[in-house]
This record gives sequence, C-alpha cells and structure tokens, in this order.
Amino acid sequence: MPLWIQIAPGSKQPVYKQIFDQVSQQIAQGKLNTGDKLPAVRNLAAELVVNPNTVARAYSLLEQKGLVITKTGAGTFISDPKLKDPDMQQISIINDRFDNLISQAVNIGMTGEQIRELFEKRLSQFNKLDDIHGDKTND
Amino acid sequence: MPLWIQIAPGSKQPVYKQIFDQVSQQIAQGKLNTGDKLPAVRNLAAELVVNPNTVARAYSLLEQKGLVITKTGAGTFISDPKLKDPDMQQISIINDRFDNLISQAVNIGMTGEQIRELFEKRLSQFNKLDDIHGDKTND
DNA sequence: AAAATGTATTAGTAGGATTAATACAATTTG
DNA sequence: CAAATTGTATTAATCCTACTAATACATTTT
Repeated sequence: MPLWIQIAPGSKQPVYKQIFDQVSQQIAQGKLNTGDKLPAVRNLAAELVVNPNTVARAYSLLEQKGLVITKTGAGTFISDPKLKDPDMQQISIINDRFDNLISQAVNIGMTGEQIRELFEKRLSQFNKLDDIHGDKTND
Repeated sequence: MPLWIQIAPGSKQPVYKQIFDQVSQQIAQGKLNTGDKLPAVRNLAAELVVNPNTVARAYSLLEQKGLVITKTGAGTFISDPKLKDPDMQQISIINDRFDNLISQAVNIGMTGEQIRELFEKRLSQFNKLDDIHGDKTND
C-alpha cells in the first residue's frame, strides 16, 4: 500500500485527473519509483469508492504521458524516471508559446476561427510523423 | 442596407460568432468603414430570424475587440480602421511560429491530438474575455 | 414624453465531458 | 489447461457548460 490518494469531493477537477495528478506528484517526489506496482484498478476504485473505469482512465493517461507501463493481466508499473518532470515543464513552456502566438494573431485582427484554420493546416503537416506513437489513442 | 450576413444553419460555429466573423471580415475588406452604422440589434435579429440577444452578443464582442463603438439609444458604429487588410506578411510569420512550436511539441513526444488539445485550450481562454459585461462570475 | 436603441437578468436547451455498467481480452498462477 | 487476476473496449447515463431565448431595464434621441 504505497499509494496515498485522496479525492476532493467538491473539486472542480474530474476524479480521473485528480488521481493522475497525485500519482504524478508522488512519482516526482520519489515516493514511487521505477518498477513499483500501482494497485489494480478494481482495488483502487473500491478504496476510493469510484468506478473502476475512472481509475483506468487515470492509468491510461499516466501511460500516455509515459509515467507508467501497463500490462494486461500483470498490472501497472512505474516506468523510467527520465520522462517525468521535464515533460510537464516543457508543456508549460509550450502553453506559454501558444498564448504568445495567439495573442499576436489576435492583435493583427485574426478571429479565433482564422487562427484555428492556420493551426490545423500546419499541424496536418506533422500528423504523418506521429503515427509511430499513435496506437493508444483513447481519449 | 450595407450589411450582408448569412447564417449557416448546420454550422459548428455559434450564431453570435458567425455574425462577429462576418462583420469583422467586412470591416477588413473595406465594405464597412469608420462611422458606418450597423443595423439595430432588433432589426438584424428579425432579418436573420435569431434572438436579439444573440446579435447583441456579437456586437458586444465586436466592441470588446475594438472594432465598433456602441452607444445606447444611438446605435453601433464602426470604429477603428487599424485592423483592416489582415497583414499577409504577419500571417506568414505566424505560420512559421506555428511550425516551430509544433515541431518542439512533437520532439518531446506529444501526438497531434495532444497538441491540438493544448492549442484549443489556450485559444478558448482567449475567447473567454466576455468578462467585461457583468460580474456574474458565480462559478 | 415617446420611440429607438443597447443592456441586464433569468431560464431553458443542446452537446460535450465525465462517470458508470457491463462485457471482453490478455496474462499469471496453481 | 483452467481459473483467477489484471487491464481494455463499448455503450449508456449523468453532469456541466456554452449558447440561445424571453423578458424587463436603462439611455439616448426626437
């Protein structure tokens, strides 16, 4: 029972995200280490009194972020520690760049729709390349 | 009858945004010029067969973006000539920035869907500047 | 004062996000 | 191999937010 997770009842955050955040945090804090096994989805679900699917969704997100590796029948395990915090830090940098870019676009008079069109056009250039990852597309 | 606005019935875009976009565009194209008066909210609403509040919201957005000036009792007028003719050079700079940003995101392992998710979230934050209306921020 | 205009408040509606119910698939274990 | 354990997939119910509507109010013009 290495896991200490608490769900805030009246929180604005969805439950699956609360689980995701707390596990992420505990990995970052070193309370969970590579190879550690997370509770089975049904077990954690029972403990938190939520639906197993909600836990499964959190685990799925964790795997998507590279924080854990899941093997059906075996369990869900903390993965390599190298992919952890830097990822989140990078994402917040990317968010800032998006804000800045959108702000510039708005300033020259573009509407949200026009900005989105531009973005989608550029993104489609890259979509071919990320086929290599994209087998777990369940959002 | 200076205004030519069409509402797409099955569009994904909300009506108020369609109105906003089309008026913006007509300003950019020079079909509407500083000082021109927009139709009264009730008149345009009747013409488009939508609720007056929907038109009012579009006008409100336009004012928020600095494109028009509204005076209760008088009407709504085109204001600022700054945002005409969206600058193509600027747009190509923005395209470059998008490429660069997407490239960075892909490099840290994000999928196209994840990048789009981030982008949409930041964009919606920008569109959510409706707060100048009233302080009914009761959420 | 009356008419014309935009504004504010409240309520109803639709669609997406979240969670739940249930069945399925893969792995482990005795 | 068979049963138990684990994660996955599919579908439905629920909840929440954004949008639209109905109505009353405020300001300016005439």
